[in-house]
Formats: sequence, C-alpha cells, structure tokens
Amino acid sequence: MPRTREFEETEALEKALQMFLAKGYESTSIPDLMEATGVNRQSLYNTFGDKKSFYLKALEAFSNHMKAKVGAVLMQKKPARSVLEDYRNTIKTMATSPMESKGCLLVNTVASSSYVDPDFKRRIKKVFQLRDRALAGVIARGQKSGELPKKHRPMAVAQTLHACLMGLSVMRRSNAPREEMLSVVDAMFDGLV
Amino acid sequence: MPRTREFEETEALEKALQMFLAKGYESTSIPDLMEATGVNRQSLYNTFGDKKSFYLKALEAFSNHMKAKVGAVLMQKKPARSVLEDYRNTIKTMATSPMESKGCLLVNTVASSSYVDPDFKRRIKKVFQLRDRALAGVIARGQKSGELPKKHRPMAVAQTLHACLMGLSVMRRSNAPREEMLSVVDAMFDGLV
DNA sequence: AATAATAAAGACCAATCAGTCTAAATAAAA
DNA sequence: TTTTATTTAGACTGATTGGTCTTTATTATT
Repeated sequence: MPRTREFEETEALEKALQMFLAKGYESTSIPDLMEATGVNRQSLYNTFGDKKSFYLKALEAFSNHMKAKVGAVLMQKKPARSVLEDYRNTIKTMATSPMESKGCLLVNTVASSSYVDPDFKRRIKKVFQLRDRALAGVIARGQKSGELPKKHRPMAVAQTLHACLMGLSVMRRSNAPREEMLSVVDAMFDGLV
Repeated sequence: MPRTREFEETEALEKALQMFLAKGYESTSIPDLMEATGVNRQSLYNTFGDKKSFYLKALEAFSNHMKAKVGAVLMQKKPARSVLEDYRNTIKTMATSPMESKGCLLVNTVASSSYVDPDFKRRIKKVFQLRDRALAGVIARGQKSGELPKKHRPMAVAQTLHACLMGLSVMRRSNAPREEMLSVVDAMFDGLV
C-alpha cells in the first residue's frame, strides 16, 4: 500500500556523515543536511529523528567503518609483530584515504563543544576503549611470546598509540601532504612498537 | 576627559579565551562572552571588534602563552639532549595544567569548521610552523654533535612530535587522568628522541 | 479503481544569532 | 562646574536556527 521511499537510507546517512565531518555537529544546519542528502526536511525527521539522533547515527556509521577495518586486522590469530605490521599499513591507508580527509568524526567531536553531551561522550569513549583493548591484547600477546619488549604495560602502549592516532586525525584535517602523513605514521610505529 | 574603562582589556581577553576554549568559535555567542568577561556588549565591540577579530585576538593570546613557554625552552644554548629533556618536562606541565584542560585552542580550531576561514588557517599554520622549526633546529644540532641518532630527518621528527602533541591536546580534552597523560608523554618522547 | 502510507514542498513557529543604535549614566580633565 | 569621551543597559534589526505542521502528489497494494 505505501508509497516506496525514494531515497536510500544508508546512502543518505553516508552523505550526512560527510557533511558532519566537514562542518561538525553545531555548524551543520538542517538545510545543509537536506542539500547534502537530497532528502526533504520532513523525510529526514521521519527517517533519522531530530538533529542529535541523526548525528548519533552518523557517529555509529563512522564507528562501524572503523571497526570493520581495524577490528579485522587486530583480531587476526597470527604473530603479534605481523598483526602490528598489518595495523601500521591499515593506519597508513586510512590516514591517506579521501574518506578521512576531514579527519575522524570521533576526534572532531571530542575537540568540539558538543562533546559535553553525555550521549556523545559515552558513545565515543566506548568505541575508543574497544580499539585500545584490542590493540593492548595484541601487544600483551607479543610480549608473552617474546616478540615485543616488555618495557611498557600493553595498555600504556595502546593509549599512547591512541593519542598518536588522534593527532594524525587533526594533522590530516589540516591538509598535510600525503608523504608527511606516511612518514609520521612510520615514525610513530617505529618508536612505539 | 574620558570616563575610565571599567575593565581590564587583557583580563577580559583571558576570560574570553577560556570561553572560546570550552565552546569553540561557532558555539560561543556574544552573550556568552559578555557573561564570561563581565563586559557590556557595546564595549566588547568597541574593544575587540567583531566576533571574528575577537577570536583572532584570543588565538593570538593563546599562541603567545605557548611561545613564551615553549620558545624559552627550545632556544636555550645548551646540549640538545638537555634541551629536549626540558622540553619533555614543559610538555608534561602544559599537558596537565588547568589552563589546557579544554585542550589547545589551535588544535580545537583545526578540528572545527571555522578552520576553513583562511585567516584562521594562516595564523595557526604560522604558529605551528615556528614551533616545528625551533624543534627541528634543536634536533639538527643534536644530530651534528652526535647526541642524537641520525635515523630520521630533523624536520620529520619535529612533525611527528607535532602530531603527537596535537593528539595530547585531544586526549586532555577528553578528561584523561593525569597519570595517563604523563605516561603517554614519556612514551612519546622515549620513542622519538 | 479504491485505499493507505509515504514523499515532497513549503508555510510556519519561537528562539537565537551577530551586529547596530540610542539614550542615559559616569567620571576624569579643563 | 562644565565639558567630553566613554561605559552602560537595553531596544532593535534581519537572518538563521531546529523543529512542527499542513497540503498536495505519488505509488504499491488491495
């Protein structure tokens, strides 16, 4: 009976995500989102709820992309050194991909005023925590097997790399040239693991 | 003849800076600034110009604080290793000071949509460039004297540390505990220099 | 062909925005 | 005391905000 939806929900969410990446939560207006998605105002509200829940959905989508790439790498059951080598390459790819030319949505949100919102904060902490734990697991495994030095606690190393990755996000956003991005990733990994 | 100003300009700028740090350029309203500074709307416009030039003045003030602390350390004419040791401690102090509990204004701006403004962009790039050059100078000196390994180009090391520091800013903004901040700073410096 | 659920366009709302202006209060200097 | 530059408080502007509502058009199913 119903008229069929004339837009693809995930496609619209993807467009909105790009807009949120470029302009942030507060500076992205509903008209901005209408233009970016090509979807009517009313339909946006029907489909995604109000602005905040729309943004939360964008955060979720971005996080899922990240998890898909990072999780697959870190969960591999092979020698830790090899996993970390894959991780380095994954970071290189992400750090230079057009998708992230406006940085990481989670990092941008932390650096913005919307981070005071407990819902945003909780969501973001959760995602980062998962990534840190996964990485710390790999490092712990590498330390046990003797592949990696036991100089620092696995979680400390993971937190440091986490900070480095956040810095990379900001660096990318400031239009650092590709070569610079790559050399910085290498220097970080060389220094830490 | 004139009535004397009832507020201290630099003091008001300092209060405004704190507000901009907390809420960012776009989300800080004029009423916000009036409340934070305790200064009337009209007086704000008379003293600091419009919102954008007000923000530029806040950026300038923040940059000056940074230069005062960092510059004094990096310009020292003593062995490079010792300078870098001082720099590490300076970063530790800054990374845990209440003044920076909302992160670095420059980094926050890069991560925000206001960064598209060429005036903001130019100003920020300039400040970071100066810091990078000063650090690269120290590293080059250390490499020449044999204090530091020549594994990476001085500017590459400086850029990497720059990225790390930006990450620290975001980390601080997300309320990371003091101990975590300090251990991350150590891990970064241990890995890089 | 009738039904029913949705899409779309756009009017509409109260609140807020940055910025300007006027008018009254103030106080240092002449 | 008069003058004069400034600070205040607050009214005001036009634009924009997020969000709601109404109306019309559309189309897959019954």
